[in-house]
Amino acid sequence: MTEKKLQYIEEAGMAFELFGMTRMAGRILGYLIVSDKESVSFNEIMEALKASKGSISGTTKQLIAIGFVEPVSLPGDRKTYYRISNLKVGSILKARIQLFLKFADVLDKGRSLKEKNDRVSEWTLEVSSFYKWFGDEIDLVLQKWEREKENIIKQTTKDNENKQ
Amino acid sequence: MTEKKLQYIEEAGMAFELFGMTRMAGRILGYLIVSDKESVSFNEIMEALKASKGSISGTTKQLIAIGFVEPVSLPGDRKTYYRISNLKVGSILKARIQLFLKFADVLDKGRSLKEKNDRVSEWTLEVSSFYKWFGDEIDLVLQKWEREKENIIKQTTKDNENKQ
DNA sequence: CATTATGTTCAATAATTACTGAACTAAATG
DNA sequence: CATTTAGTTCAGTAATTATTGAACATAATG
Repeated sequence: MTEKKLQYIEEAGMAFELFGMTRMAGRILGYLIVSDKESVSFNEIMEALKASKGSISGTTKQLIAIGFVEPVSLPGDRKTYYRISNLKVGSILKARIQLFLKFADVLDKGRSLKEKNDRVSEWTLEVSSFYKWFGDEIDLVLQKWEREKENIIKQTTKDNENKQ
Repeated sequence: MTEKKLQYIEEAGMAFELFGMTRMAGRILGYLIVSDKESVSFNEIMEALKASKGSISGTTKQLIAIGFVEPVSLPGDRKTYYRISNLKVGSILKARIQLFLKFADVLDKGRSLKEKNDRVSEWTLEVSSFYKWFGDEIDLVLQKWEREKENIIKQTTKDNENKQ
């Protein structure tokens, strides 16, 4: 593990905190991303991150639950290995959109409790309608992505090459 | 303030915590939503929520900073009043998308630190390309919303009426 | 079946974050 | 210019959340 990678792992920890994940979860993801192994063992993670067994155990379980990481079992080896899972782009996004639908519900409930129909009612109605509509619209966007992604990724790769 | 509204305010507090906001911020928003006044004073908020001056002061400032609330000044009155601002639906969404772009950057940086070009590199490339693409695509979605919202909101209103 | 390896669980502690309350500033009022 | 009103600031505390570490469970190995 190079110094740069260790530093990256900490950065990833901080960045994932912005997503409401724990720092440790971000560190593990960061480690799995920069590791050049197919999959890594519980112990490798522990040692690389200098964290406790309990912490690694709990956090890998969380990451598996939300689908970012998957456990890998190898024949003739009793250890469990872990790797980044091929989570579909859409599913990360859609999980977040659930929050917006919850937000819309809160706005609707608030509106229903008002005696008056006022500026705020109109606002909550518009915002809530939008997020509900958006929840469906996103499927169209994801379909478009599926159709176009090949070209877009090719272009991104080229852009990256030019940057260097 | 009815019992139902007070209960709603607490619910709103919990719900907004899911968005990474504080419970108090959610409570204030909840209160502003169900209040049938045009705008409410610092003191009314304090009393309604039974919270300290310090807490209301700090939290209203936060809510103003992120654009959910706006202060209102009335002639011949030295108090500041507060109300829900007419925040555009798109701007709430776009603020969230900034987080995804940050996420994409972390994935890109991770990929650049790898020695190998492997399954994980491909995944980080795809996910990161998607979020960057999505950041632009969202503008098209918002344009579509602007064109269609009038009809959609009308429909939502009808749906709500039928529910009752 | 004793020993070792691989994790899990959970109580205790550390770290972080939210909230209070009291002292303070600034502006308006008499 | 003393007093009142409105709100800010910030140190201390409360509450929450993350992490450790040790005891435990389970399964494989000799």
